[in-house]
Amino acid sequence: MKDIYDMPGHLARRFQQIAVAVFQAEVEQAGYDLTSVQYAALATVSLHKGIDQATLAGLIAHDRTTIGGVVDRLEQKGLILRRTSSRDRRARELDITDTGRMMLEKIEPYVERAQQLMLRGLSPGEAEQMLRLLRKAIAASNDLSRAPLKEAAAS
Amino acid sequence: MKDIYDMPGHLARRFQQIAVAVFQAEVEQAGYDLTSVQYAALATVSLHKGIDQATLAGLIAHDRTTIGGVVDRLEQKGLILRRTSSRDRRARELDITDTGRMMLEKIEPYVERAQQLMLRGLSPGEAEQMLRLLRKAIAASNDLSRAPLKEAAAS
DNA sequence: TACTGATAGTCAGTATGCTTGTCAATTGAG
DNA sequence: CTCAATTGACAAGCATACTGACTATCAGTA
Repeated sequence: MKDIYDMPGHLARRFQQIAVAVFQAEVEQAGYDLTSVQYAALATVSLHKGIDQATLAGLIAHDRTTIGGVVDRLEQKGLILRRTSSRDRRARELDITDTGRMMLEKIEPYVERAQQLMLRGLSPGEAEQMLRLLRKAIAASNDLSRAPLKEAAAS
Repeated sequence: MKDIYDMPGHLARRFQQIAVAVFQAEVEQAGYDLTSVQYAALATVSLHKGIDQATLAGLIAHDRTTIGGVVDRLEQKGLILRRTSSRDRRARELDITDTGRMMLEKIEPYVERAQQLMLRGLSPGEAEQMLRLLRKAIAASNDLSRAPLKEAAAS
């Protein structure tokens, strides 16, 4: 019986668990209430005006259904606007509000700090190395995920 | 604004997402229905006879409450037994059943394959390197997690 | 133009993963 | 020994993450 602690799957879960906790703690310390998923969604919406939910989901490699809920909460907090697209009435166009933009700016340094904190056990060289390998592993197995990353079509 | 795709937190989530999907697919292909968390719990129970839930949670670095639900499902599937401890009537002693042990054995090669599959983009040397760095990063930030790993007391 | 297939979003359902709060049992300080 | 603090488990609640099914809409075609 192989040891659980040596399995990549277990290490992946542990590292992600730490990443989420660190993110949450930093953002909370900044006096805000935003999860890492909500942050990723908000930041992506701010870079793509009028993006629809399905495209957003693809860009941050999330399930359509999950994003529905995330967008609900962001809308409820007044951080984004959601309206039916005029070109495609099935789709919802998303846009960041001024409140959302302001929050993104204020929160940014804390997000930065969280990213460094979760790598505090590694030297800069090691951190760089690990991120490179993670990116490589992810790219090679992107299609194995249930919600693979989908590059945005040239708009 | 820093790119989301370069953030360790984002990479951590993506890799974990892939790991879970690969695990699920392999186990399903084996004709079983067991999540990665359930597997970790079951394997750990099989190695620690009569372990209580809190210790189990600590060993696989999970929240106590989460493990309660996981144990519920394992019990419902007939894979483990749960009974009140005679030494500490607050605690529940867990033990694997014959069905559970058999399932663990049958499932093992598929779990192995899943672990390799999620690293398919890396050379053996790179994989080794990434796992080493992950372990190092996790060890250094274990206490930042909400559910840190707790070594079992010498029993 | 009517039909077909694909797509956007939602709903219902399952399983984590965490928080807070509660209860009962245990333990340790005095 | 007694009382307070701690601990194991559970309940309720929120936020991911996914599956499968369903509706509305759209786009291409016969």
